[in-house]
Amino acid sequence: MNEFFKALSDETRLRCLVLILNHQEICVCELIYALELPQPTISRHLSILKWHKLVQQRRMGQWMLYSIHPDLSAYQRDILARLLKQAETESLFIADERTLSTMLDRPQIEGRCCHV
Amino acid sequence: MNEFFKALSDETRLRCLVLILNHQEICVCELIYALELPQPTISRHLSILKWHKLVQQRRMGQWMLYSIHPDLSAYQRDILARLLKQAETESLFIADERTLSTMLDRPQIEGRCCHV
DNA sequence: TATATATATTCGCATATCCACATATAAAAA
DNA sequence: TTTTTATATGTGGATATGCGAATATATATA
Repeated sequence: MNEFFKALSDETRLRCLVLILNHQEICVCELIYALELPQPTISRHLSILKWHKLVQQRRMGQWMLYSIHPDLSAYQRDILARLLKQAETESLFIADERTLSTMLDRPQIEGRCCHV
Repeated sequence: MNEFFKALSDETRLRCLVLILNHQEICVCELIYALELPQPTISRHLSILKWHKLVQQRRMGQWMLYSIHPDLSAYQRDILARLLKQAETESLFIADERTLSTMLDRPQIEGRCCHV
C-alpha cells in the first residue's frame, strides 16, 4: 500500500501524472517540453510510473504515448482524482500547462481533449 | 504536494497512522507493542509524521500520546479517510490491531474508543 | 535521592533515490 | 542506407532514507 504513495512522492512524477490526467494521453516530447526537464529525467520517471502500473504506454509512429493504466483500482483512481482536484484548487502545475500550450508542432493524437 | 505522499510512503508510518486513526489517540508504548518494532524506530517515524504536521503529540504523565493533527487540511483528511477505508477493504494492518488487543496494562486514555 | 519506565535523539552504516552525462535503440526522413 | 528524431537505458556520483546500537531526557516510584 505504501508503494503507491512512493510512486506519488516525487514532484516530477506528480507533474507528469497531472498532465496525463488532464490530456488523457500525452507523448514524452510534450512532457519534456512542458516540464522543461532533460529527456532522460522524464523517461526515467515515466518508467517508474509504469513499473508501479500507474500508467501504460503505446507507440504511435515515432512517438510514445502515455496514459493512465486502465487496470488502476477504484482506490487508486479516487486518490488521483482527489489529488487532481486539489492541484486545481491550489493552482499547482498550471505553469506546466501554460508552457505546453506554447509548444509548436505537437503530435496529433485522436480523441484527445484538454480538461483544464 | 509530493511531500505529503512522502510521509505516507513508508509502511511503518502507514501502520502508525492507521492505529492513530482507529484509536483517536495512542501512546508510543502501544505502537511499539502493536507493531513489534524497536522503540527508536517508532519514535523516529512519529517524529517524521510530526515534522510533516500529520500528527500532534501531548504528554499524559509518563506517556506521550499521538493523534491526528487538528489543522490537517480537508484534502489530507480525505486522502487519509480513503486510505483507511481501503486498508479495511483489503484487511491490511488487522494483525496490528489484534496484537495491540493482547497488550496488558495499557494506559487509560479518556474519551478513547476503538473504531475497528 | 536513587531507580525504573517511557520516550527522544545521536551516530554510523547500508541501501535507495535522483540526477547528469553518455550511449543504445527504434522509427521516420532524406 | 545514412541521417535525424524520439525515446530508453547504463553508469557514476551526490544526497536521502531507514535501521541498529548507544545514549540522553523526562516522569514516576521507591
